Amino acid sequence: MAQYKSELLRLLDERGYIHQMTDAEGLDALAASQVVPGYIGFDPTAPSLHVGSMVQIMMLRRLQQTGHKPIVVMGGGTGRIGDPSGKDESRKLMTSEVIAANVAGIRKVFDRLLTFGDGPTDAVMVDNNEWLGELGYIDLLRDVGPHFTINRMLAFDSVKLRLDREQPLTFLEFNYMILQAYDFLELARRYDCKLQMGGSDQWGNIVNGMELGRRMESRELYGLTSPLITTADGAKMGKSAAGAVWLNEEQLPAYDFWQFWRNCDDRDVGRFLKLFTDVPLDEIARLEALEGAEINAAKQVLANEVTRLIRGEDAAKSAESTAAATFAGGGLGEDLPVLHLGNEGMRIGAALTELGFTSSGGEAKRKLAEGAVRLDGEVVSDPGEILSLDDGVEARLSLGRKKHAILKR
RNA sequence: GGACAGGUGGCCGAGUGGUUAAAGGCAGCAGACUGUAAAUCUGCCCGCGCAAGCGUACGCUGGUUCGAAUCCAGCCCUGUCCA
Repeated sequence: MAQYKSELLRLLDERGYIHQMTDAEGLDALAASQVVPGYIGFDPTAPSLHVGSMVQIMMLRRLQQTGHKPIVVMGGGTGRIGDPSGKDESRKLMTSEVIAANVAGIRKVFDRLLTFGDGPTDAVMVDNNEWLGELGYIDLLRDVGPHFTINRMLAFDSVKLRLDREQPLTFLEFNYMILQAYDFLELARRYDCKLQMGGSDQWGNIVNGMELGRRMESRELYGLTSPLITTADGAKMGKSAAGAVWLNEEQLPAYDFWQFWRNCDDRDVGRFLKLFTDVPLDEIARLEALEGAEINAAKQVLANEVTRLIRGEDAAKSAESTAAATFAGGGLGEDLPVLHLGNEGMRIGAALTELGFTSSGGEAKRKLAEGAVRLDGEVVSDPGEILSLDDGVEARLSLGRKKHAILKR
């Protein structure tokens, strides 16, 4: 492992953020001698980012922690086209209104993790629609672009010929790439941005941006990618029982967010502590050395610290005490979801589905038959059971060992 | 524009006229075992209904048939190759 001179690369290296760099020595020297403005782009495809983007977010935080300037680029312009490099089925085009709303939602998490302002190392957030929109090009792409596939375009003789001769393919065929490359150039112009970071899947795009900067304006730009973070059993990170693990409270309650981290695989604890918290490395070394049931203590630290960063101190405390009351005490924690049964009471299957524990009445019935449903700890298996409570009385409805809710009248 | 191949449940992928709500795998959920972990074993896995039962479903629209995911026609979409 290389010995870096700059605090930035040392930190990124020892905490596991580095996958590839374009010019490690050059970047190291630069970061050791001046404030480096660096950016990462985020596509506003949803009103919140999820844990899959957390490595990138934390990289920006590390950048600022080591005295550099983070630039958050919202892909308002590129988002109107959609990144074709993701394997996902081509995304539906979003309207400008939806994109604007998503940008506003995504912004919240950055306000917690970065310090914004006008100072030299203060973070800034920009929307690439600011410059891409003015190109007057996007509307054209949106109207015409969806009707052509790259695959087909590659099959055209004129294109194939150029590929075979190893001549560069530029412009119209690869619009997204071009616009993203243009981002880097524009940021270099506006903020003297020197560095683009991103996931390892963005390597190609990052290199394109560097090339563009060098060719058009002889700028020396750098790229750095993070490894794709998977869980120990090989799955892409970010899915939980309820689906994607969103960073915003509106998409996922803090208690569930906390539980996601609390339930991580033993083997992931140390890695996640390094990547997603500010816990000092020697403390992490101590925590990840714990074995057997003791490692649960480390998972609690992980859950607390990540939740504190992303959701705030109060949310973390509250989630922790709810978990303690629910699991250790077998009682009720205040963060558990609450379901009001109403005066008439509610059929148990309907209650389970209402809470989102089961996705349909049929599934609720199956779970009842399997003996997975408990009311105040007692197994309930009768699908005809009607839940009803008096005023001021609370009961606990559970599905399995992990899903619990408070019932009230 | 032409030739060929293909579009099946969250994903992959069988199935070429009836016993097919549709094999198998993955993912997911639950039970056992545990440490709110992993691994393993077991069960479940379209919707509505307390239930009897009903309703939807194999790209879309029509047709043939007692009966279609399976046959026919048109259309849409995807891929491969050719212009």
